[in-house]
Amino acid sequence: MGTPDFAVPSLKALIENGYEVVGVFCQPDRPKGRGHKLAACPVKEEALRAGIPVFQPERIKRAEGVEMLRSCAPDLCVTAAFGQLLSQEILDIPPLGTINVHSSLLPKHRGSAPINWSIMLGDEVTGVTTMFTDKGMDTGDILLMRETPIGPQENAGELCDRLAVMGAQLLIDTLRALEAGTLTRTPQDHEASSYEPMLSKETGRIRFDADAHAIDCLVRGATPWPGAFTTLADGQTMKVFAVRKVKDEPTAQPGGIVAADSRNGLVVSCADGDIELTQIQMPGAKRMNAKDYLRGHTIETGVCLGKA
RNA sequence: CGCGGGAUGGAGCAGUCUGGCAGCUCGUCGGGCUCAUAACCCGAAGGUCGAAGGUUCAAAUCCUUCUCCCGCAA
Repeated sequence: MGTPDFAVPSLKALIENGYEVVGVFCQPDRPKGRGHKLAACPVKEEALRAGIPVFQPERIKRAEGVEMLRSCAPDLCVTAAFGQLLSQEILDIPPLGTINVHSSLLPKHRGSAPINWSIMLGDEVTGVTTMFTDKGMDTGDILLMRETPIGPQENAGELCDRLAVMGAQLLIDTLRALEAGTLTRTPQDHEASSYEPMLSKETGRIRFDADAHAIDCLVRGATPWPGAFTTLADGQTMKVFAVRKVKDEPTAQPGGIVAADSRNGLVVSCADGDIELTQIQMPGAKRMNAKDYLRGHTIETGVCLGKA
């Protein structure tokens, strides 16, 4: 059970390591993209390629979904970013239980967007965890865990790609240990847990009264989705994909534009200095270096970002 | 048929409405100035105006079709 890109390496790993995948569950196709076309999620595409039956119940907890799962008669369920909570009734179906691949070091960063939040909150280390799923939100017993440092320039998309591969390997290790009878389960320290909500567009709004490091973390954690952004004086939304601190003392008010030309780039003040917004995107335009944008456009200096 | 923007020298854009010399800022190359420079001055190269068809004396510009890119919304 899984839906987005993160789950694809795990599915592939199961297939390549000889596990019999009797069925794949993912979210129903949603209208996507510019047309209004229904688009299959990455997991569905991979499953179809491999010739595995695909099930897309609107709510797996409902009778219809439960029946679908029963009909597969799985020995074990594996989940990775499925996108739906499982009921006890669902969890009771596979005799060996349900194993989840989660992209954080549990019990930190429970919830649906651990990769983004780990970067946005400034973590220097993250990782993947396998766990037995229970009824709570990422509260089940921990099986295996693997750490990895977060690169100082790494954004959420890049980290997601890495963790997806690590998670797939950890999943296989977990299954091998399960087969060998060497798998141990460790209850989570619920006192030490943290939970963050789903991401929304607003999550990516840049606050220039924060310090440069916090803004950098927000930008990297929100890239490529939901995207960090601010607003220009005329109300236009400007997405920001990368920033760089260029000065340790703020020149202007937080959000004040210090420079905006193709030589100096787009420089804005924040709480503890000036930062250059190096990679931006304007509505209707593509993502580009701020200096490139400024060759053909002007942004008024002196005004503040994020006030419109 | 969800709404909308776009494709023009290497980069970013104007020009399209109202058809009439291919422009701007920057970069590149050459020269000059300077103790020096990312500054300044002079000069040069570099374009099938996304593709195809149509209208016209004449199309980047008007009409038709197509391809690709992107914002919103989901």
